[in-house]
Amino acid sequence: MQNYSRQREAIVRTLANTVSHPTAEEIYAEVKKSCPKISLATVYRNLRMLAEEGEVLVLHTSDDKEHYDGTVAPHAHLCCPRCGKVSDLPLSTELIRTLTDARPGSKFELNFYSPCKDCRNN
Amino acid sequence: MQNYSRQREAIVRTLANTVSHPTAEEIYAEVKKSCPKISLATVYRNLRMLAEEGEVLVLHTSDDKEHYDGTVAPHAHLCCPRCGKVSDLPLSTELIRTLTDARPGSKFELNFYSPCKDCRNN
DNA sequence: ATTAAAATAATAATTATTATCAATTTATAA
DNA sequence: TTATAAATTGATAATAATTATTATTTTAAT
Repeated sequence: MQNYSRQREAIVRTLANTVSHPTAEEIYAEVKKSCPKISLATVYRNLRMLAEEGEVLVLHTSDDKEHYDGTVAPHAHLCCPRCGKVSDLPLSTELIRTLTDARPGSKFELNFYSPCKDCRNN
Repeated sequence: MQNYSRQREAIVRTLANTVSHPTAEEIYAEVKKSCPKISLATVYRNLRMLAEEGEVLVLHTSDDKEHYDGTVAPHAHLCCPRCGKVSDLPLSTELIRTLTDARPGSKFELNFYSPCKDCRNN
Protein backbone atom coordinates (compact mmCIF):
# COMPACT_ATOMS: atom_id res chain seq x y z
CA MET A 1 0.00 0.00 0.00
CA GLN A 2 1.71 3.12 -1.24
CA ASN A 3 -0.05 6.10 0.27
CA TYR A 4 1.78 8.98 -1.26
CA SER A 5 2.57 9.70 -4.86
CA ARG A 6 6.20 10.00 -5.83
CA GLN A 7 5.68 13.74 -6.31
CA ARG A 8 4.15 14.21 -2.90
CA GLU A 9 6.93 12.20 -1.27
CA ALA A 10 9.49 14.45 -2.91
CA ILE A 11 7.72 17.59 -1.65
CA VAL A 12 7.57 16.25 1.90
CA ARG A 13 11.20 15.18 1.73
CA THR A 14 12.29 18.58 0.48
CA LEU A 15 10.60 20.30 3.39
CA ALA A 16 12.08 17.81 5.83
CA ASN A 17 15.58 18.48 4.54
CA THR A 18 15.66 22.25 4.75
CA VAL A 19 15.43 24.97 7.36
CA SER A 20 14.88 27.71 4.80
CA HIS A 21 11.08 27.94 4.75
CA PRO A 22 10.86 27.90 0.97
CA THR A 23 8.11 29.28 -1.21
CA ALA A 24 6.18 27.05 -3.59
CA GLU A 25 8.44 28.14 -6.44
CA GLU A 26 11.53 27.25 -4.47
CA ILE A 27 10.12 23.86 -3.55
CA TYR A 28 9.25 23.36 -7.20
CA ALA A 29 12.83 24.09 -8.23
CA GLU A 30 14.20 21.66 -5.67
CA VAL A 31 11.72 18.87 -6.33
CA LYS A 32 12.42 19.06 -10.05
CA LYS A 33 15.84 17.58 -9.39
CA SER A 34 14.26 14.25 -8.50
CA CYS A 35 11.00 14.73 -10.41
CA PRO A 36 11.86 16.64 -13.56
CA LYS A 37 8.37 16.41 -15.06
CA ILE A 38 6.49 17.67 -12.02
CA SER A 39 4.13 20.57 -12.54
CA LEU A 40 4.02 23.68 -10.40
CA ALA A 41 0.31 23.05 -9.90
CA THR A 42 1.12 19.69 -8.36
CA VAL A 43 3.41 21.40 -5.90
CA TYR A 44 0.73 23.89 -4.90
CA ARG A 45 -1.95 21.22 -4.74
CA ASN A 46 0.06 18.95 -2.47
CA LEU A 47 1.22 21.78 -0.25
CA ARG A 48 -2.36 22.83 0.25
CA MET A 49 -3.42 19.28 1.11
CA LEU A 50 -0.49 18.85 3.48
CA ALA A 51 -1.37 22.12 5.20
CA GLU A 52 -5.01 21.09 5.60
CA GLU A 53 -3.89 17.81 7.13
CA GLY A 54 -1.59 19.68 9.49
CA GLU A 55 1.55 18.09 8.04
CA VAL A 56 3.10 21.42 7.13
CA LEU A 57 2.74 25.02 8.25
CA VAL A 58 2.07 27.94 5.95
CA LEU A 59 3.69 31.23 6.89
CA HIS A 60 2.32 34.60 5.85
CA THR A 61 4.83 37.39 5.75
CA SER A 62 5.36 40.82 4.29
CA ASP A 63 6.74 39.49 1.02
CA ASP A 64 3.24 38.25 0.22
CA LYS A 65 4.37 34.81 -0.83
CA GLU A 66 3.43 31.78 1.17
CA HIS A 67 6.39 30.13 2.85
CA TYR A 68 6.20 26.51 3.91
CA ASP A 69 7.57 24.90 7.05
CA GLY A 70 7.87 21.18 7.68
CA THR A 71 8.20 21.70 11.42
CA VAL A 72 4.72 21.93 12.85
CA ALA A 73 5.63 22.21 16.53
CA PRO A 74 4.89 25.75 17.73
CA HIS A 75 7.73 28.17 17.21
CA ALA A 76 8.41 31.67 15.91
CA HIS A 77 10.07 33.13 12.84
CA LEU A 78 12.38 35.91 11.95
CA CYS A 79 11.62 37.57 8.63
CA CYS A 80 13.68 40.01 6.65
CA PRO A 81 11.44 42.78 5.33
CA ARG A 82 13.88 43.51 2.50
CA CYS A 83 14.73 40.15 0.95
CA GLY A 84 11.92 38.07 2.41
CA LYS A 85 14.18 35.47 4.00
CA VAL A 86 12.55 33.52 6.82
CA SER A 87 14.41 31.71 9.57
CA ASP A 88 13.47 29.91 12.73
CA LEU A 89 13.60 31.88 15.91
CA PRO A 90 14.07 29.94 19.12
CA LEU A 91 11.88 31.15 21.95
CA SER A 92 11.90 30.06 25.55
CA THR A 93 9.65 27.10 26.26
CA GLU A 94 7.94 29.32 28.79
CA LEU A 95 6.98 31.87 26.16
CA ILE A 96 5.88 29.16 23.80
CA ARG A 97 3.64 27.77 26.52
CA THR A 98 2.22 31.20 27.31
CA LEU A 99 1.32 31.68 23.68
CA THR A 100 -0.08 28.19 23.28
CA ASP A 101 -2.24 28.69 26.36
CA ALA A 102 -3.33 32.22 25.45
CA ARG A 103 -5.97 30.93 23.05
CA PRO A 104 -6.59 27.24 23.67
CA GLY A 105 -7.53 25.41 20.52
CA SER A 106 -6.11 27.97 18.17
CA LYS A 107 -2.90 27.98 16.20
CA PHE A 108 -0.64 30.99 16.33
CA GLU A 109 1.81 32.51 13.93
CA LEU A 110 4.45 34.78 15.42
CA ASN A 111 6.76 36.63 13.07
CA PHE A 112 9.43 39.14 13.94
CA TYR A 113 10.62 41.55 11.28
CA SER A 114 14.08 42.99 11.06
CA PRO A 115 16.66 43.21 8.28
CA CYS A 116 18.87 40.14 8.00
CA LYS A 117 22.64 40.41 8.17
CA ASP A 118 23.05 40.30 4.39
CA CYS A 119 20.55 43.11 3.88
CA ARG A 120 22.01 45.24 6.66
CA ASN A 121 25.41 45.12 4.91
CA ASN A 122 24.19 46.30 1.54
CA MET B 1 0.20 74.19 4.71
CA GLN B 2 -1.92 71.20 3.84
CA ASN B 3 0.24 68.15 4.16
CA TYR B 4 -2.10 65.42 3.13
CA SER B 5 -4.26 65.12 0.08
CA ARG B 6 -7.99 64.85 0.59
CA GLN B 7 -7.81 61.23 -0.51
CA ARG B 8 -5.07 60.39 1.94
CA GLU B 9 -6.93 62.11 4.76
CA ALA B 10 -9.99 60.02 4.00
CA ILE B 11 -7.97 56.80 4.09
CA VAL B 12 -6.39 57.68 7.42
CA ARG B 13 -9.77 58.71 8.82
CA THR B 14 -11.37 55.45 7.68
CA LEU B 15 -8.72 53.44 9.47
CA ALA B 16 -9.04 55.57 12.59
CA ASN B 17 -12.78 55.00 12.71
CA THR B 18 -12.90 51.23 12.45
CA VAL B 19 -11.77 48.21 14.41
CA SER B 20 -12.34 45.82 11.52
CA HIS B 21 -8.85 45.66 9.96
CA PRO B 22 -10.13 46.18 6.43
CA THR B 23 -8.51 45.13 3.19
CA ALA B 24 -7.59 47.68 0.53
CA GLU B 25 -10.83 46.92 -1.32
CA GLU B 26 -12.87 47.49 1.82
CA ILE B 27 -11.12 50.77 2.51
CA TYR B 28 -11.72 51.75 -1.10
CA ALA B 29 -15.45 51.07 -0.72
CA GLU B 30 -15.63 53.14 2.46
CA VAL B 31 -13.54 56.04 1.21
CA LYS B 32 -15.64 56.29 -1.93
CA LYS B 33 -18.47 57.63 0.20
CA SER B 34 -16.57 60.84 0.80
CA CYS B 35 -14.31 60.66 -2.28
CA PRO B 36 -16.39 59.13 -5.05
CA LYS B 37 -13.77 59.61 -7.75
CA ILE B 38 -10.90 58.02 -5.85
CA SER B 39 -9.00 55.27 -7.61
CA LEU B 40 -8.18 51.92 -6.09
CA ALA B 41 -4.55 52.53 -7.02
CA THR B 42 -4.58 55.66 -4.89
CA VAL B 43 -5.77 53.61 -1.94
CA TYR B 44 -2.98 51.09 -2.41
CA ARG B 45 -0.36 53.78 -2.98
CA ASN B 46 -1.27 55.70 0.15
CA LEU B 47 -1.56 52.60 2.28
CA ARG B 48 1.90 51.56 1.19
CA MET B 49 3.33 54.98 2.00
CA LEU B 50 1.58 55.08 5.36
CA ALA B 51 2.95 51.65 6.19
CA GLU B 52 6.48 52.68 5.24
CA GLU B 53 6.16 55.72 7.48
CA GLY B 54 4.91 53.53 10.31
CA GLU B 55 1.50 55.22 10.43
CA VAL B 56 -0.38 52.00 9.80
CA LEU B 57 0.26 48.31 10.25
CA VAL B 58 -0.10 45.71 7.54
CA LEU B 59 -1.33 42.30 8.64
CA HIS B 60 -0.55 39.11 6.73
CA THR B 61 -3.01 36.30 7.28
CA SER B 62 -4.15 33.07 5.73
CA ASP B 63 -6.68 34.75 3.46
CA ASP B 64 -3.74 36.14 1.50
CA LYS B 65 -5.07 39.66 1.41
CA GLU B 66 -3.35 42.44 3.25
CA HIS B 67 -5.36 43.82 6.13
CA TYR B 68 -4.64 47.29 7.46
CA ASP B 69 -4.64 48.48 11.04
CA GLY B 70 -4.57 52.09 12.19
CA THR B 71 -3.43 51.11 15.67
CA VAL B 72 0.32 50.78 15.59
CA ALA B 73 0.91 50.04 19.26
CA PRO B 74 1.96 46.41 19.64
CA HIS B 75 -0.93 44.00 19.99
CA ALA B 76 -2.14 40.68 18.64
CA HIS B 77 -4.92 39.56 16.31
CA LEU B 78 -7.48 36.85 16.10
CA CYS B 79 -8.10 35.62 12.57
CA CYS B 80 -10.83 33.38 11.28
CA PRO B 81 -9.37 30.85 8.85
CA ARG B 82 -12.74 30.40 7.16
CA CYS B 83 -14.05 33.90 6.48
CA GLY B 84 -10.84 35.86 6.96
CA LYS B 85 -12.22 38.20 9.60
CA VAL B 86 -9.55 39.83 11.77
CA SER B 87 -10.13 41.27 15.20
CA ASP B 88 -7.99 42.69 17.94
CA LEU B 89 -6.92 40.35 20.66
CA PRO B 90 -6.05 41.87 24.01
CA LEU B 91 -2.95 40.40 25.59
CA SER B 92 -1.53 41.05 29.00
CA THR B 93 0.89 43.93 29.14
CA GLU B 94 3.39 41.46 30.50
CA LEU B 95 3.15 39.29 27.42
CA ILE B 96 3.32 42.31 25.16
CA ARG B 97 6.47 43.38 26.93
CA THR B 98 7.99 39.93 26.68
CA LEU B 99 7.40 39.92 22.94
CA THR B 100 8.63 43.45 22.45
CA ASP B 101 11.80 42.61 24.36
CA ALA B 102 12.35 39.26 22.68
CA ARG B 103 13.88 40.91 19.63
CA PRO B 104 14.78 44.51 20.36
CA GLY B 105 14.42 46.73 17.36
CA SER B 106 12.14 44.44 15.45
CA LYS B 107 8.42 44.60 14.91
CA PHE B 108 6.35 41.53 15.57
CA GLU B 109 3.10 40.24 14.15
CA LEU B 110 1.21 37.75 16.29
CA ASN B 111 -1.88 36.13 14.82
CA PHE B 112 -4.05 33.47 16.37
CA TYR B 113 -6.24 31.36 14.12
CA SER B 114 -9.55 29.88 15.13
CA PRO B 115 -13.01 29.93 13.57
CA CYS B 116 -15.09 32.97 14.55
CA LYS B 117 -18.52 32.59 16.14
CA ASP B 118 -20.36 33.12 12.86
CA CYS B 119 -18.31 30.47 11.08
CA ARG B 120 -18.65 27.98 13.93
CA ASN B 121 -22.43 28.22 13.69
CA ASN B 122 -22.68 27.53 9.98
C1' DA C 1 1.59 84.35 -12.75
C1' DT C 2 5.01 80.67 -13.99
C1' DT C 3 7.10 76.78 -13.29
C1' DA C 4 8.34 72.77 -10.85
C1' DA C 5 6.95 68.99 -7.89
C1' DA C 6 3.75 65.86 -6.13
C1' DA C 7 -0.48 63.27 -6.30
C1' DT C 8 -4.27 61.41 -8.77
C1' DA C 9 -7.40 58.51 -11.89
C1' DA C 10 -7.52 55.17 -15.10
C1' DT C 11 -5.89 51.24 -16.58
C1' DA C 12 -2.35 47.96 -18.09
C1' DA C 13 0.92 44.73 -16.29
C1' DT C 14 2.65 41.57 -12.98
C1' DT C 15 2.67 37.86 -9.78
C1' DA C 16 1.04 34.37 -6.77
C1' DT C 17 -2.30 31.05 -6.50
C1' DT C 18 -6.27 28.23 -7.91
C1' DA C 19 -9.34 25.88 -11.26
C1' DT C 20 -10.01 23.00 -15.17
C1' DC C 21 -9.55 18.94 -17.65
C1' DA C 22 -7.73 15.38 -20.46
C1' DA C 23 -4.39 11.86 -19.67
C1' DT C 24 -1.95 8.84 -16.61
C1' DT C 25 -1.32 6.26 -12.59
C1' DT C 26 -2.92 3.65 -8.76
C1' DA C 27 -6.19 0.89 -6.27
C1' DT C 28 -10.11 -2.45 -6.27
C1' DA C 29 -12.60 -6.45 -7.30
C1' DA C 30 -14.72 -9.71 -10.18
C1' DT D 1 -4.93 -10.99 -14.15
C1' DT D 2 -8.07 -8.12 -16.53
C1' DA D 3 -11.62 -4.56 -16.08
C1' DT D 4 -13.07 -0.71 -13.87
C1' DA D 5 -13.33 2.90 -10.68
C1' DA D 6 -10.85 6.44 -8.12
C1' DA D 7 -7.17 9.43 -7.41
C1' DT D 8 -3.34 12.15 -9.13
C1' DT D 9 -0.85 14.36 -12.48
C1' DG D 10 0.86 17.87 -16.06
C1' DA D 11 -0.32 21.57 -18.78
C1' DT D 12 -2.37 25.57 -18.98
C1' DA D 13 -6.16 28.85 -18.44
C1' DA D 14 -8.33 31.73 -15.08
C1' DT D 15 -8.52 34.49 -10.99
C1' DA D 16 -7.38 37.86 -7.71
C1' DA D 17 -4.37 40.94 -5.28
C1' DT D 18 -1.03 44.25 -5.92
C1' DT D 19 2.11 47.25 -8.49
C1' DA D 20 3.62 50.01 -12.54
C1' DT D 21 2.72 53.37 -16.03
C1' DT D 22 1.26 57.61 -17.75
C1' DA D 23 -1.29 61.52 -18.93
C1' DT D 24 -3.63 64.84 -16.25
C1' DT D 25 -4.67 67.57 -12.27
C1' DT D 26 -3.50 69.61 -8.03
C1' DT D 27 -0.37 71.74 -4.96
C1' DA D 28 3.74 74.28 -3.70
C1' DA D 29 7.63 77.42 -4.76
C1' DT D 30 9.76 80.81 -7.18
